[in-house]
Amino acid sequence: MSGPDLSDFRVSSLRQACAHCSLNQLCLPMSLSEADIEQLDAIVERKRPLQRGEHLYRGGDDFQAIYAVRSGSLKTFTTTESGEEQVTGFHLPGELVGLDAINSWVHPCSASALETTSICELPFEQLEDLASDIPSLQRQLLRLMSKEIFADQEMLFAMARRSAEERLAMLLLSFSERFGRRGLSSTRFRLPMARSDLGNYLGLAPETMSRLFRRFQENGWLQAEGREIQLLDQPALAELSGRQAREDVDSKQLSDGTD
Amino acid sequence: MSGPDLSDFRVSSLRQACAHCSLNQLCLPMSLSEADIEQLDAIVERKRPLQRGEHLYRGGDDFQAIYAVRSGSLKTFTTTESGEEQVTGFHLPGELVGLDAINSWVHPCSASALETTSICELPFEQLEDLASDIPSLQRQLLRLMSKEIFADQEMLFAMARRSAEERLAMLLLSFSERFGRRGLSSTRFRLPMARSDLGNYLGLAPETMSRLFRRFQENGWLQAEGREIQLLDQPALAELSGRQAREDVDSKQLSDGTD
DNA sequence: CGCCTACTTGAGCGGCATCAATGGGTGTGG
DNA sequence: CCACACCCATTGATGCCGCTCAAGTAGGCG
Repeated sequence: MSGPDLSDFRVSSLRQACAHCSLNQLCLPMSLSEADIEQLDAIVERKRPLQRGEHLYRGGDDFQAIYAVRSGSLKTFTTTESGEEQVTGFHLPGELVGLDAINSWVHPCSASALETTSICELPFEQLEDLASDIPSLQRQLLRLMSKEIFADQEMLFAMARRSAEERLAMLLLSFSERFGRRGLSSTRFRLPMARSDLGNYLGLAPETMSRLFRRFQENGWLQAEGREIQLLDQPALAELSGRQAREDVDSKQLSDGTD
Repeated sequence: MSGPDLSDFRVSSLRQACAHCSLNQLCLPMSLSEADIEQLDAIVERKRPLQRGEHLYRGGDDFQAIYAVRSGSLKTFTTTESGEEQVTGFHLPGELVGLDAINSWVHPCSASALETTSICELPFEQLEDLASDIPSLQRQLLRLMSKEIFADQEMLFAMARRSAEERLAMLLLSFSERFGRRGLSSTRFRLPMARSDLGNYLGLAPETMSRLFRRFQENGWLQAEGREIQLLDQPALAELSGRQAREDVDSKQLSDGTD
């Protein structure tokens, strides 16, 4: 690939059609027919990549569109009057952001790039119109929102009942799974965010994060060098996180269709 | 008096049309035309009321429909393998439940009645079809889901950063507002759930709830007799909760001593 | 009346925040 | 090239909030 040339983005978007996007089975086009994907393509705007720290939108901005991460990563966060920041989520390629703004037509939180990040913009009113025409798109949109509700509730549970160790284990496995689904290694990855962001998201102090990582390494569960993470004992982490480890925990096949 | 006759419910549903429901401006019909409301009515099934403790659905059940509370109240909760319960929400008249099941077509949590509770059932596939035909219904559905995402994120923030006192203040004000919107008193109401449910939802032990209520009363913020609550100082609660109280806040004549 | 569940109150402790200090990495300017 | 600033990560010391354990009280219902 040649260097980024801003004037080329509209042209190149012809090639970056959803149909050819490696993420289309993770993203909104999932389970759409080719013809439908073309229609979706027509409303997608592919924007100039964001640099690390740049904002996609800020809390209080008018809501115009929802966004899909194409490459890189985002964090979303709210800021209180007193200036404290609460990270509400990390968003990897194939994931949508901005869904929380549909209700009020104002973004209740900010989104900023954790690294150089490409974004697909989906103007919401056009997306609504299209969803009326394409039942499977409407369904997919509802599914993704439902998924987010479910994920938030799992997170709530974690914050209410889980220890710091358990929360970190959950988060690591979440990243592991999300990297894995994209075909990357699920045991070796580079976290795009600072320890303090991770801690903030989990409701923990950065110092606590540091101690947790040390303890996890002492226990032989992972190897960490800065943001470079290698998971060494996923079953141990899975047990900590309260989830079932794959088939290791079998013996009791509760309701066989787990996930 | 005519006792409850189950065979009557279909008949009586003719009179319980959304168009005449006092909640229709809080619920799914909000901003629908009369004709559209009629169409919605046609798919709504009004079921036999649930008794206290009865389940509307259980975690693991197949997802068929989403539900609106018509009267009474529900709690939704997850249960872990080890039997611990996590309350994920309380649902008052006009509010929807079951949205978290759309993604997987399985209810990830259970819903049970906190008191005698009437429910409107909205078969999801029919609702989807209808939403394709009625753009404002689609929009309303997306809005309600978006609202839930936002609410969950606020809750996450509370769990991550707020003290027990602040969380309780938030919850009390949330109930206050939700009662108020239905035309009931926003300062005097009866909580339909046990302290332990409240505490569970907030990530706090029942003992802590007890101590909090005592402290709130000592501070003159409220009067509580069991589940009967009277809010005496909403501005103080609002300040605690981190929200802006109306315009009283800057001239804070409210705090006279305790800190 | 006894049982059960919900709620209250007290005593003690532990997990995690906070405060403080240090070291490493990276960008910037002399 | 080094000096400096700044951010991020780490580590130790200390303290507090809210959990846990334990006991007692009150209300609902057979």
